Amino acid sequence: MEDYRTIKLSRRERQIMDIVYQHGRASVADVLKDLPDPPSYSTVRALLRILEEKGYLTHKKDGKRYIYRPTQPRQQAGRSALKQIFQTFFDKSVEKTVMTLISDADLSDEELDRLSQRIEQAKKGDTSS
Amino acid sequence: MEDYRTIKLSRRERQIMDIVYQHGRASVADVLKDLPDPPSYSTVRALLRILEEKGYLTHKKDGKRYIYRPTQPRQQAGRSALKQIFQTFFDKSVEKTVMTLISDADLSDEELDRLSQRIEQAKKGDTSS
DNA sequence: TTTTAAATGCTAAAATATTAGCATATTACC
DNA sequence: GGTAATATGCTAATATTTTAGCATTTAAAA
Repeated sequence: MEDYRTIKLSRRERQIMDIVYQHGRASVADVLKDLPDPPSYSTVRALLRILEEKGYLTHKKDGKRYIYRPTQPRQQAGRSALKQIFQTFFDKSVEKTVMTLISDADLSDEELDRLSQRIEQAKKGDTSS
Repeated sequence: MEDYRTIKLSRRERQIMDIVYQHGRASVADVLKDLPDPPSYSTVRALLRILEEKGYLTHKKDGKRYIYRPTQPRQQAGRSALKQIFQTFFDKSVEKTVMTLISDADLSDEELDRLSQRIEQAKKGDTSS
């Protein structure tokens, strides 16, 4: 599936999808609470319904209210989104992307160590896991 | 500056900004060529003009045509965009984000080595550069 | 210099997105 | 069961986005 963040969706739809992904699953109220320049409850419901019609979300009932979840798994959606960013801003360079991420995150030495170890383990010949 | 990809901009505007960032600078024709479901030349010009009015782009003349460039530096825009992705899909975990990036990129052992080394160098105590 | 090709300036129509309101249903509480 | 609170279903108005056309300018070519 292609990256919903860059193609198909309108501004509000995209904002809502991001919120649902961030939460994992979300009620109308959850979405409304996190939306910038929040519109009415009605509006949010309309958008959630549209996103469901378009196939990006599903809902189930929880008591009397709907809980929405993305149809595409988070990991998969994240992968597409990340790929898009890395192509657009980082010349498809993993190194540039990773270094930017690290420079913002202010990781501890321990975390950095752990990360570099995991990268070492990703090497093709590595069978130590 | 906040991330243009999630907030302010409409679908087409965002698509265009991405294209301009990918190219560094771009003419109307460049943008048109890369737009999905390409509209007319006229349409692209209108959108570029709007983006300039909103302050996201500037242009200069090159011969008789305009060349557009982002006002916000690429590095900075990329940083915001990346941060957004990493918050939305990866629980603000640098490790998760990096591992996803790596698993898609199919790097050589040499590239992985180099990457882990650069991460080591990012450690606080490191003065070896 | 004249002509031609290819660009921009400006405007407005058409399509889509965004919004909220009123009616109805469902659950919780007394 | 009756009532209140809180959901959803559906519809339509409004705002914004997206689109392209025609007039004009600019640079290149003949």
